[in-house]
Amino acid sequence: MLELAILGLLFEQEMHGYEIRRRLRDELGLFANISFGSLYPALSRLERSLAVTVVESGGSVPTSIPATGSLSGERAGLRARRSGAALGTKRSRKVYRITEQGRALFEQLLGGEEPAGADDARSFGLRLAFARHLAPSARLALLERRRLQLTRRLATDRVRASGERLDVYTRSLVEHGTEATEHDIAWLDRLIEAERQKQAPARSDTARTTDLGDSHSGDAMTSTSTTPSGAA
Amino acid sequence: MLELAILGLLFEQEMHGYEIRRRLRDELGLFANISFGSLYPALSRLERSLAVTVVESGGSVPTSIPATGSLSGERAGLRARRSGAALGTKRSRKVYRITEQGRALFEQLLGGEEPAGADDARSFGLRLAFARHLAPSARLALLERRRLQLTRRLATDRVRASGERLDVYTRSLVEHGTEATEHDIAWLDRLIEAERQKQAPARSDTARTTDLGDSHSGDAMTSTSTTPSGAA
DNA sequence: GTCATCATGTAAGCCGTTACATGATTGC
DNA sequence: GCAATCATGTAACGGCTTACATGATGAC
Repeated sequence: MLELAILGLLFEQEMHGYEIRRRLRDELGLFANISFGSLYPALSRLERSLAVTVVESGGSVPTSIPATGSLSGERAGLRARRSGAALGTKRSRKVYRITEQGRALFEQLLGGEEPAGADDARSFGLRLAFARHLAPSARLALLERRRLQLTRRLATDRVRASGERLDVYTRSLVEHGTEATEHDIAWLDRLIEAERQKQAPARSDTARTTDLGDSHSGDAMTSTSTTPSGAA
Repeated sequence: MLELAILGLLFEQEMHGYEIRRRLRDELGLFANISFGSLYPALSRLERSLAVTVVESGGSVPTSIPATGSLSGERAGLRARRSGAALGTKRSRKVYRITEQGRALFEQLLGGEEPAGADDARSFGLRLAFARHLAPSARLALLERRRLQLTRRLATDRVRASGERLDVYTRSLVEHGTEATEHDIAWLDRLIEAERQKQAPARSDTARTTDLGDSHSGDAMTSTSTTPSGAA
């Protein structure tokens, strides 16, 4: 999961660990405050597996990056001001760049099945945040996989709500959870509809153009998903 | 977290590990499919710390428990049918019973602060499911702590939604997450209102009657909560 | 020169998972 | 007898956390 997030950020632009953390917090929202004790080992693993390389370690002026990137907005200005007048001050930082293998891994992770143990909502949210890098058909598959997941949850939740005699609080919890899931499904339906309309005018058969990540598309039934129904 | 759930179930009735798992799955919904590799060690820990004791190990007819409990409904009937005509068949099962210390621990866990690393939604859901065992004031504190948590999240989410230039999918994700949080807050407000109305006619000062779990009530501001904004 | 922030890393621990091992009971 | 289910447990691992250690840079 973390590795997917890291690769997703590096997919667009090279950066160092400390900034990856900041972007994860400020932009993605998921991984609210990923700890360094988790981030740096993850980067080391990715480096060892040749998914990323270190392009700049000790100092030297950044080759073509203006301040710290294009996505930071005002924050980039802040940093530029902080580092005085010059644009590339020598630092003890390791700037990472994604490799070809890294891109392949990214698209494989993004399009593949959700790893069993993970928090479903988080996992899906992360994937959706990078869904623009997916082929249209894989994107649709992602949305529909999630939809199926939620409808299954709805079914079991309704059984729970009707069958057992629950106290006020548990009942309220289950009912609110059910509503939230229904709301989620409605949202997904809107996204799915939008996707279909985007694809419809383009061509008639299933899109299989440039991108990867289109493995697994019919096996959405086989997922063993350990779906918790955490509400609120 | 798991220990809280276990103690919560044992609080009401003694049972063995395998059934704890079933109840966790079928009734609570949280901990959808807790694994035995997690459950049994947890029971061992609780036993070592004297929070629970084993009351029945090898066989013998259960002292006063009809089939498997009062909360199981039709499932109890199923089990009774399965075990033939007799009511207490000898099995290799360990029936656990909560101790005085266990009850104290339960109420302490239930009323205390959320442990930092945990999934907030899950943690809150679990606590709410056992909220009937809390003193009214502690219950209110739980709800308001959660509310504060969510309003903080709303604030950061709104900043994210307005500031950065996000792609369609991420934007939709953030917006939907914001809506979901607002929905959650509205729900909490209803619960809080209901609590207030239940307490108002009863007495005027802060209820401090029989139950425990009313420590921590003013320090809701100090929580460092690592709140993720997982949507959908 | 000292403090805040930036920046990287290691170690220990918590909480959960899957996979494996074992055995009792019951239905057929 | 054999398979399914009930029932308990261990081992290895995954992914994340906090706490700790270290050092460079820039603001004041």
